[in-house]
Amino acid sequence: MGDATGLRVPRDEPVVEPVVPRWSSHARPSSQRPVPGDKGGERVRRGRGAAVTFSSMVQPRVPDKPSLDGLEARWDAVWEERGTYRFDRSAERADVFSIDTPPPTASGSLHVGHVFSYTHTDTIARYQRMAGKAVFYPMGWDDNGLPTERRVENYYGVRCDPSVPYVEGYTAPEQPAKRREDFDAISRRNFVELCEELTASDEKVFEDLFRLVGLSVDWSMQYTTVSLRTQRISQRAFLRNMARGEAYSQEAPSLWDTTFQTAVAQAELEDRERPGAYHDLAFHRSDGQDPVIISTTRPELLVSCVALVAHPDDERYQPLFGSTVTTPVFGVEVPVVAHTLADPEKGTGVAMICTFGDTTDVVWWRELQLETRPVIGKDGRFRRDTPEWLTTDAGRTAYDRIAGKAAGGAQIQMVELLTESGDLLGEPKKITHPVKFFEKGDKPLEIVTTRQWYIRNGGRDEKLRAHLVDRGTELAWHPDYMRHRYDSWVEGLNGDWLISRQRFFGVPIPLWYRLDADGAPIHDDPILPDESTLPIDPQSHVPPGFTEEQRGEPGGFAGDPDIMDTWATSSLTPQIACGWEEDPDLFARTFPMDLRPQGHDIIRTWLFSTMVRSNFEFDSAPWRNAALSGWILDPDRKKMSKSKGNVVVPIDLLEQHGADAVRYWAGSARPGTDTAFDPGQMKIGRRLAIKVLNASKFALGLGEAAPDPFVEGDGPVTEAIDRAMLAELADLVDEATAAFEGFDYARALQRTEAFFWQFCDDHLELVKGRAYGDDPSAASAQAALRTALSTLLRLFAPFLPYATEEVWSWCGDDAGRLPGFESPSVHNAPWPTSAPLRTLAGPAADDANDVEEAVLTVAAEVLGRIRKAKSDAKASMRAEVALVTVTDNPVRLAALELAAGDVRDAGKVAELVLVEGQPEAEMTVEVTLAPVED
RNA sequence: GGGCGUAUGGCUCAGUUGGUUAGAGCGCUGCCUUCACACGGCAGAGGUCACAGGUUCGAAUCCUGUUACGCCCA
Repeated sequence: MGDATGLRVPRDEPVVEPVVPRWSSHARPSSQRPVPGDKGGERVRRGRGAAVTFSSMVQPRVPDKPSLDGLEARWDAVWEERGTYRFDRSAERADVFSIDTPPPTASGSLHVGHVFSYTHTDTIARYQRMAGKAVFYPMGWDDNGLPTERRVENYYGVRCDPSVPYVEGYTAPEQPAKRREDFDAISRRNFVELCEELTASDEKVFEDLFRLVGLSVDWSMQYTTVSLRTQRISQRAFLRNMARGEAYSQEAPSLWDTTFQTAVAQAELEDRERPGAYHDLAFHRSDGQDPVIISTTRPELLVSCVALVAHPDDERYQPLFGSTVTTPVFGVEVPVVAHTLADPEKGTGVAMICTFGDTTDVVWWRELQLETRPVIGKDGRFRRDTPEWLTTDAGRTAYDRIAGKAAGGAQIQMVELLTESGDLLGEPKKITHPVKFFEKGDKPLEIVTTRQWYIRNGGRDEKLRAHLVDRGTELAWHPDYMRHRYDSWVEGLNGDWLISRQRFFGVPIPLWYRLDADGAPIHDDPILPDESTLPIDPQSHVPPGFTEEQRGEPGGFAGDPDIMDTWATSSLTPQIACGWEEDPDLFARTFPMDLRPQGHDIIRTWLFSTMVRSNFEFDSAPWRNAALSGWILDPDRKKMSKSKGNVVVPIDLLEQHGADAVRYWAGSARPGTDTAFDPGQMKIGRRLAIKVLNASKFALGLGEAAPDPFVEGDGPVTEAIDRAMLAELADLVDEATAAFEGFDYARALQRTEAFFWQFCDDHLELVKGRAYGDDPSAASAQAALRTALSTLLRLFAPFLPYATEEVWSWCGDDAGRLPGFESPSVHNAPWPTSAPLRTLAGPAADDANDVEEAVLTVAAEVLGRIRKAKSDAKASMRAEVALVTVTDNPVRLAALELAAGDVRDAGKVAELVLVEGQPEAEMTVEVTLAPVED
């Protein structure tokens, strides 16, 4: 291929190789994966009474002063070296979780919104990996198309002019010119080379940032949307669409951006409020009766008027239907017609139809079979020659004044002409109204008749439209209400999908046309390349049976000059990522994909177009789940965008707060919800990550070595309060798991975090004194703490991958690891399950046992009262307490009694007295502080 | 114009099928330099759950309507 395409890509993405993770903690199928308590036959079994025998030879290595600083660089390197996130492509489809990662536009800059939404996906990926799935999580870069062209133009100060010859070793101007008109005009090939140069460096910057964020992407699987492999897939898919009649070309009015000189699709439109004015124009009736008055915001288009239209039920105009009127100034006779799209409330209720002023004109023109009188060309200017339908001298003279003008200039002239003729009634009435723009453009769109390629999307076919709506119901939407956006978009389509673009950097339309004797292309019967020769560039490659000399010659051939729109290729990301027709084995293991994560703003473009392609090619939806992320809003609740100047650069955030903290902020946002940018939330995340380090240091630093809680028979967790904590932990595990199964990462995080703080404030404080000892009650505390730690680290791992991995690394090395921390990486450790925890918790987990269930709650309550008493007395929490008297009902007193020692230790209480009170009465706690000795 | 979402202490948000006295963090106030943690801990103040009706023994939660904001579609 090489240079011949003119679209060289210096690097194709590496072929995906079967890599088995060096540290593979998951035996497949997943039902065989290790769980806490299931140690097989490898571990020594210990029976009753042996719990205090500290058997583990592995000592945790806990740093004196744990810190978050530098964790990112260290662990990113280790994960890469170990292949922690490598996809196990020996996994069967049922054991795979495949993610259709959004390829970010490589030509943009990454902002906090990227970090936000990609983190959401990453938490899901990490959960699924720990839950035993082989996670297929590639990364793509969208470097194809107009956004890249724009960035290259502005970055280097160049513009592409296909007529300019190629310059070997071209270097861009040192200082880009200020004005676009002064940009250096360079050949298509030089331009494409600059595109490749810049995207390559942009993509490296992106990768580094995403690595810093801690995305568990398999970085050995990257793709780009302009690589030769992607071009091959894109062209193949297009040819298949053609073969089945799903793609077709047509000479038709289409939306046209005059700045970029290209057609655009309905999905790329946006309405912008612009000032305008209603001009009332008088059309004269053939029978000499009163003129018909119409209101228009575009009087300059009068010359292209082909009819007047009113609503069929509008009694004012019913007598006129079927008659003709004459246009002012130009004197062209046009019919008055009826159509339901005419709005009786708008203006005078009758409108002029011009070919073409807007998309409604196109509908009227098509449905009423009106004449075509195009006047605006691709450059946005009125045609220079006098239109043939102008037959009066006055009309032809008048046209001379608008010929060659852009819309604005033409309007000024037209208003003068109308004023001169007396057909402009009154002063124009200023209004503000929505005008259609290309979302990336700066000037209003015009409608220009050109030959373009389309892919059917139901916009002109109700059956197909209904079918695609049905496809939407096959997806699980997260959150569910996002499905309405899909439905309303599909139901509102009014034309097929226009995919050809008159641009330079992208996937070429892989076709040639025969030229007739006059050298004009014959579009009805294009010449197709053989699939085996893809990708091709018809501008460079010669079709079968022709020679290069015949290019452009009468009787010869010409290549299709257009490229496909970016979406025409990015609608194939499942095909590209999974290796459609490139790697059938991989494809069978990964497609249809499990998850499409994306922003809710591109449901109408990316999600829908991907659905269309998959529907045609595979007769199925491309994924099972769609997860929609919200936007990042600035503190004023405005969408962050470059034009508003309120963008925050993510690298600064990551350096300031640390990756885990930024991830915590992202993970706190409910799926689909727009979220205010909030550094405060990152500070909380950082505090949480530090707390995880410190609490872990405590839990792991106790005694010589804690016993393995997961042994046959009665384990070492003997104390009721420890069992109660484990029972609550089991509930947490169930909740977090259910939340993740529903893609609600935020809920999983919130619950885990709430438990963790409670755990630190109450349970840790209550058992601290006991845990320092070396008797069976100490062993109970130590075993329970280790179990809780192992569980909590795994629950936090999707959100705080660095802090949790750091702690996990304290728990052993290649030579051996602590029980409960067997996997070398927390990120390959099995997701916790509640059953082993309930087994350890024993009767405390049984709701029928009120006393044991209440132990932790009651003990924490009493400890809280003691703290409050000390706080009220402005005393230290270490202050001695002479006497605590608790009055409560018998059940709660019994519970408290089970934790009496811990409560006394934690509160520095000399004497704890329990008094039975009324069964319905609330707990009272009297605290008498010991006298302070000087 | 049609649709979707949101509305809870100064701020950011939880509140799972209706069920005691509506929770958390930030901020604020006070106290504590404690042997996991001062990049900390403990405690405290602070809310007519947007508004108006309705269903119910009981409503932040369900129903109807209204308002405000945001978004999608036409």
